[in-house]
Amino acid sequence: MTDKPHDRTDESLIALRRILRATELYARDLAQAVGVTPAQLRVMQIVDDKTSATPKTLANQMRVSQATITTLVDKLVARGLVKRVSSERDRRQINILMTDLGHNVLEKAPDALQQRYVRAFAGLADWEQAQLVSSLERVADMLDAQNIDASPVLATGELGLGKKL
Amino acid sequence: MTDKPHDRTDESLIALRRILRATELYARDLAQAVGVTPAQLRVMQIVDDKTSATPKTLANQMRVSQATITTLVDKLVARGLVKRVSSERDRRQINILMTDLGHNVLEKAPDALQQRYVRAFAGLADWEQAQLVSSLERVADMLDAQNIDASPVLATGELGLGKKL
DNA sequence: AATTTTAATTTGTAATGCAAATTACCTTCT
DNA sequence: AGAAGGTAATTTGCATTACAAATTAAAATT
Repeated sequence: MTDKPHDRTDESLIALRRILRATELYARDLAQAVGVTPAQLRVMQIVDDKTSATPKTLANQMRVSQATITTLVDKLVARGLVKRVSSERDRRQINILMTDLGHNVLEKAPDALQQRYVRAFAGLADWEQAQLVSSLERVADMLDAQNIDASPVLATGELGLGKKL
Repeated sequence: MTDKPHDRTDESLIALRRILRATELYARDLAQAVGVTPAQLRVMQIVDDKTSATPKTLANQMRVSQATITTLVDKLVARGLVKRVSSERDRRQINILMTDLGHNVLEKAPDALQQRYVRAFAGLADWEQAQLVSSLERVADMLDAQNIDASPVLATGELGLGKKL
């Protein structure tokens, strides 16, 4: 690799930055559409995806402290979107579940991020899709290779993937 | 996951999430290594990159409000890392400049993300690099085409990559 | 000169996050 | 069994990041 001022490394970093920023903006729009904050939405998405989750689990998946989860869940509970249910097997644990209201609210969320992305993605030729996936995965591997501590799930919240495509 | 064949859209979204998460974590580590917060580091990087920047410019580039920039700059000024200099041409404007101390501190920053990424990138074959760049740019186009100009002030800024490109 | 616009700041508020202490409940070890 | 230690969640106190709205000061426009 030469050290030319504008080599491919730079280009790829620029593209990455654009992707990240756009993704952040979408996440924010999406959360706003649902009427919660982005972090709260992540909690809801994970809980919904697994039908139940403990604060501990959420903290691990979102990579924040349990204390942070407590406050996020507090907000959601106060708004009736999720509920806390003590575990029977281990009374130290609390299961967080969606309420009906929470479900409705989440259902109505238009999945803005995915909609837009998915639509564009679907418009690509098969080989382009394949190439894209492989490139993205390669980048992801490159970036988080050293960092994975048992990365249980995706931090920003695995937005109901595999649902309505 | 379920009955649905793990379709490529899902895979690509998952990879995007991994990239986003890894990048966030790196930005955090990097900022900590420098001894400032991530947002403060972003300000320093932009200022350093352009040798000078106004709060307005910074707000636009980081996509946060000017008020937010004010507080970030306040912190940096308080620590002697940057300084404010009134513009001669337009006295409403304030130019933010690096101090010598700020420069030193930033120089020592190992820009961990870039280092790691660049190293991996450099190890790829030429055709792989080309493919990667083209795929990333395609994704970036897909994601930010509709968004960027439409919403000038929406949300939290990008992540703190941002050395000289 | 008067009005409007622009740049930055101030003020007040909210969300997100952590560390440390606390409470309540398992586990383990003797 | 009972003491000691560990784990899950919460509470408390604090920092950071962020915005909206009001404010100050300095152009730019009319």
